[in-house]
Amino acid sequence: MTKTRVTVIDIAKAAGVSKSTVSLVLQGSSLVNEGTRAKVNSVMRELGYVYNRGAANLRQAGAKSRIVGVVVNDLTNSFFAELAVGVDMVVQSAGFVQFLSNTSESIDRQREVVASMREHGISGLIVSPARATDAADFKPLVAAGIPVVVVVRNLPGAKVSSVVSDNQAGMMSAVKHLAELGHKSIAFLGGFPDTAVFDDRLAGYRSGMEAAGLDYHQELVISSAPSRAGGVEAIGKAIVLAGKPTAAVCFNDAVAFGVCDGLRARRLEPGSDFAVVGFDDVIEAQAAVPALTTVSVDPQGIGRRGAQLLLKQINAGKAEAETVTTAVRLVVRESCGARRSVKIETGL
Amino acid sequence: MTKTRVTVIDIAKAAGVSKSTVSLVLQGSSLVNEGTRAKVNSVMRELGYVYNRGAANLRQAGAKSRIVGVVVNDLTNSFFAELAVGVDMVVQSAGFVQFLSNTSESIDRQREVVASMREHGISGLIVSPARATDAADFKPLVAAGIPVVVVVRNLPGAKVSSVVSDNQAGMMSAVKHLAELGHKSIAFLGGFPDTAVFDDRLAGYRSGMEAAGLDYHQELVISSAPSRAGGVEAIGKAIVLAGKPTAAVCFNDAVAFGVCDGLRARRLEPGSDFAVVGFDDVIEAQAAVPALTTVSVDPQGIGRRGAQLLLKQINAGKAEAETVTTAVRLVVRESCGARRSVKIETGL
DNA sequence: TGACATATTTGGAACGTTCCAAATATTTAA
DNA sequence: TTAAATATTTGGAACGTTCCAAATATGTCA
Repeated sequence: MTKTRVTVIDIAKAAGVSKSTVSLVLQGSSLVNEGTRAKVNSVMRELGYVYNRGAANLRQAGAKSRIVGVVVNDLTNSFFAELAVGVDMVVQSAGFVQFLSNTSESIDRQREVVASMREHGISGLIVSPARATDAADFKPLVAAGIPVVVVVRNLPGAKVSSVVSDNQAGMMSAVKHLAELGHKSIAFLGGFPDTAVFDDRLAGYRSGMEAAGLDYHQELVISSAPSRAGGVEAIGKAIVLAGKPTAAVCFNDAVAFGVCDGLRARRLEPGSDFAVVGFDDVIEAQAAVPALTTVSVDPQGIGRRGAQLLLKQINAGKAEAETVTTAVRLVVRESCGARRSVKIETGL
Repeated sequence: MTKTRVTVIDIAKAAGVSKSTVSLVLQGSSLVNEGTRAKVNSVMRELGYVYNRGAANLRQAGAKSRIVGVVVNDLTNSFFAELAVGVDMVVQSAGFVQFLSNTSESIDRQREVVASMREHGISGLIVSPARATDAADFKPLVAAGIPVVVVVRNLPGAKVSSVVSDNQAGMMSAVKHLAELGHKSIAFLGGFPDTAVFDDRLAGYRSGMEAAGLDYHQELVISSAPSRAGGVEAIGKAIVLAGKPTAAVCFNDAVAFGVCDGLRARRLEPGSDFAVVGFDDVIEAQAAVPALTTVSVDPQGIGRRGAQLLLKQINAGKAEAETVTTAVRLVVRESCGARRSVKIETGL
């Protein structure tokens, strides 16, 4: 129950050296004599010294706080939890600590959280922006020389680095797969058209159709909320179309699940009667019935990539905006009708 | 690209007042004249002032950093992500910010992370300890007057507050349910016996058996890793027992899934041929086939409760150790054989 | 041995805030 | 009009660190 903090001065006094020497030891400087270092270290342990980073940052003109801020839009979505874990991996091995916050898609909350992180002097920020985030929101940060890396959703117009998965290639491979299974009329279901991710995935769909020699029909693109409910809604509209789609690529897995629900409600069995492909490969995709064919993106990988990029910029002291796309791959399971046999995947 | 930071002094100069007045405004003091306040605030906005919490903490003898540290042992487990979200809810509405880190069950990592948080001057800590955490590890924190709340796994011997789910009652209700379905020989499968949670759940099993008028047999308790693989292993041992169990309560849902796998490998159908009950109610439990009967604990609730407790202690300035158990409830689905009809649960 | 180089240590002076005691304005009461 | 009360503002002096320039110790060479 020590009332007062133990400071470098206390250590210095106890070790019979000056505070400057203690500071040198703290920073692992090679200037200090080996014996002195040992002595100081042992005294520090003895007195239970705790480094005061606040004081240090104060002197060091900021920038060196060794905190990386991470802001995600939905922590309950395991996709983002994985992403945070990926960030943590590289960030921690570089001696930084992660400061994770969740915005729950609230722009106001995002503003608060970012402001708070700034007050605490983060060295850099990794953010998966909340929906409808204004690209200008991060201007002050970069103006202050704090590197920002946007992940998952890119922010067109913002002059910051970003790491996004290769949405276009992923959607192309999904369409290609369905075309190879013989489908001619393939719908694109779900998602809000005002997001960059939607644009990318839709573009992938178009190129995929083209590559497969299939016509692109505007009416086969049906947007909806990117949720299970949205999926139900979208398939409801799709099924009555003149174009008679027999398969659908979905904006994400949630939509795909909703599409499956909607099909069953109409006595159609996903997989055999209608092919469904999702996007993201959330954990539930594997366990679902039928197991969902989907485009697997590697959230941990995105996190790691983003963190590397950020650290590079922090170290360089210069934030050169850079864009990285990470590879994705199609995971074929049952919902596309390609195989129906394997019931239980071995649990690793 | 301002090179130098904007400080209170800059604001003071520009607003024609003293730095003390600016400080007063910053703290929302009622001493300052309304007109002056407005003036200062507008100048702050104008110059893009950013509060330097480090400097403030330095003066304020620590304690008031308004950061709450949250340490979890496995962020990829959605249980803990939910918990963190629960903490965030109450913590943020109290004007604190959350500082979340993940230990991945590594004790060393936990030590690092906690040390780092301490350096950054957290006001309090919420921790779900890594396996085999030494109760003494948090002694220095509480000695320094930093409130600590342990969640999910309690730490017997540590003089800190804790919030755990009612493991005992949960397991009792699971056993009771199985007994009511007519099972006489019920096994307890999975989990490492060296953890407090295991002890609690096992105790619940014993009381449940007793309450149902069934005998407790040591051999029906089979421990294993608390994972899917551990479940496979445990059911393998259970099935050949003299006691011929016809049902099992499992340490957690992961074990329960493994038990289902193991049963199927022996051409036994979980639910009809052998009843299985899990614990935790992870998201997959509902979507699994058969849907898992399990004891639902509310991770967000635990998070919220823990945060409330912590804030109370922070505000009181006094860390009275207190233990809270949160209620759990049995969710009956298919894997216990109680009902087999409903195939698709409506997706909310 | 002296003169120089090299290795180690060291007192201040910052950094940006809050707190305190005291100064100054303004209002109220007589 | 003045004294007393109240409302507002204000200069330092901290807080615990790092940095700098300079001091001291130690070693080397002739």
